[in-house]
Amino acid sequence: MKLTLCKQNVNMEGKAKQILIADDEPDILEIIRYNLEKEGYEVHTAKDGNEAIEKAKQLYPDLIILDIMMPRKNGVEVCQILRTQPSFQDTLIIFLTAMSDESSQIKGLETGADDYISKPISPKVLVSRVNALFRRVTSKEAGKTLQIGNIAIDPVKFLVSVDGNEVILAKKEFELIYLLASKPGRVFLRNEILTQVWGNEVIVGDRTIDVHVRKVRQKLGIDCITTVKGVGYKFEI
Amino acid sequence: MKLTLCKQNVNMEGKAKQILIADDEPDILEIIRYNLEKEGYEVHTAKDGNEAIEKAKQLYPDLIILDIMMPRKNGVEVCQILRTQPSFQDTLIIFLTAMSDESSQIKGLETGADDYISKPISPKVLVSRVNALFRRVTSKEAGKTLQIGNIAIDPVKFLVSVDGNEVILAKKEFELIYLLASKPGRVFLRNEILTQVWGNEVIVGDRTIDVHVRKVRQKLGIDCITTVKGVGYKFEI
DNA sequence: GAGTCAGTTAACAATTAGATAATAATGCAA
DNA sequence: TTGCATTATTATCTAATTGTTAACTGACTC
Repeated sequence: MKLTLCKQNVNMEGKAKQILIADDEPDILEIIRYNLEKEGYEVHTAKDGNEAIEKAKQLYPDLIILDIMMPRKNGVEVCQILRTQPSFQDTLIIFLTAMSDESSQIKGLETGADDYISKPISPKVLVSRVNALFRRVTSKEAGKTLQIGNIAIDPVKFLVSVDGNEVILAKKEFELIYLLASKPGRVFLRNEILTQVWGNEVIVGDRTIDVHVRKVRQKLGIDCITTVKGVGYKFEI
Repeated sequence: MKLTLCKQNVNMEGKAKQILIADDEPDILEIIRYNLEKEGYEVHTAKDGNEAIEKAKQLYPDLIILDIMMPRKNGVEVCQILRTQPSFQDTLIIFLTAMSDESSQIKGLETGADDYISKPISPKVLVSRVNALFRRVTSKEAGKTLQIGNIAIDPVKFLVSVDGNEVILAKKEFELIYLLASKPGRVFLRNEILTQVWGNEVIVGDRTIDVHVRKVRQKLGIDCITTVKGVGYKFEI
């Protein structure tokens, strides 16, 4: 028998929301981890800037919390680097700053952070800020029905309609089309699709994506997924 | 089944960034190599000035680290020689200088170096300087849509449009035109094109580039690739 | 006029994705 | 719990595309 804890903070796919924290002080890392895990998030940690970037690219977390002062790339640098990549354009980023350090705060928000939290950290503040951020975004975006041309993709009802005709897709099929359609025209590398839809710890074979693409194409009846040989797939009407 | 490791320091095509180090002291060479390879860079070495020039022309690395004091052409000389060639106009160059030797430092920067690092080398400093240098450059230009006259080259959508008409290119064709168009007017040597598009371990025949150039010219319909006989190709409208 | 170098073309090889069926895993309902 | 139905993954084969080579041609240089 398997006991499942009712987790609050899960994303569309039912997976716990991933948070990556980068700070060079192990104690702070642990305090944050404890409090966020208690809330049902899945927490990963990095102890410097480079490790943060590395892990971000492995995990594609939903939120990244960056200490401003870190060895091997500070928080602002990490943020800048990640933001240059389309994959991290929409990732939430929070900075941890020393209370007094106003210039960092300003710089941080200019760099494209979504919020900042002053040290010393109060767990309560931390948790409520994180929750608030997710609420803000998820209420806007998640569960948002995508409408591209005559295709509507509704993640709430798990439904895709083509010219008003509703098509039922399986979970993976739906996640695949939802990902591609979230940025029409943009090419998603096979690798990228794998981490976004399958998760980074899952290892699946080469043909798995193809088969799912095929099923989606088949069910929808129209050709809205374009193959870019040797590169990946894109959504295009 | 293919497992791909996520490397941090890679360029658009997912290849590791190439660094060439020239120093006559094997120990220093090894220290630097170790620390940079740990960061995910691909490291090549040379033990004097002439070898450095030779390898630079074979590899077209992203960054060259030159010791000032070397037998068979010192670092400054090597830098000067390379800088006379357009192909190395934008290659990053870092000098290694003895702490006290200020005149070399000045000379180095005058000669067109992008940074210098004082000996004795601290691995931390080295790595952060190298990373910083790449950040400066790549954050500016990564994955950017190129727009030259009526031609747009969009690596995110993997599309080339001429007067708004979208043209579909194969992977190698796209990489070729993207490379050439990244510096319009500048001549790329055949050698350079080979290492940048095909990678330096791949050996292909003489006519391969021509054929690809031909296909691009054909598909785009306009003549934007100019042949410079005996030298290479350039992008030009 | 021999030699070099790139353009052209077609043929071949290698790579990559599509199709299909079989198997495994999962979920659901009786 | 069991069995059925759906979904996910893999294996294998096939088709198509893409990449490379070879052989020939033409232009230009010395």
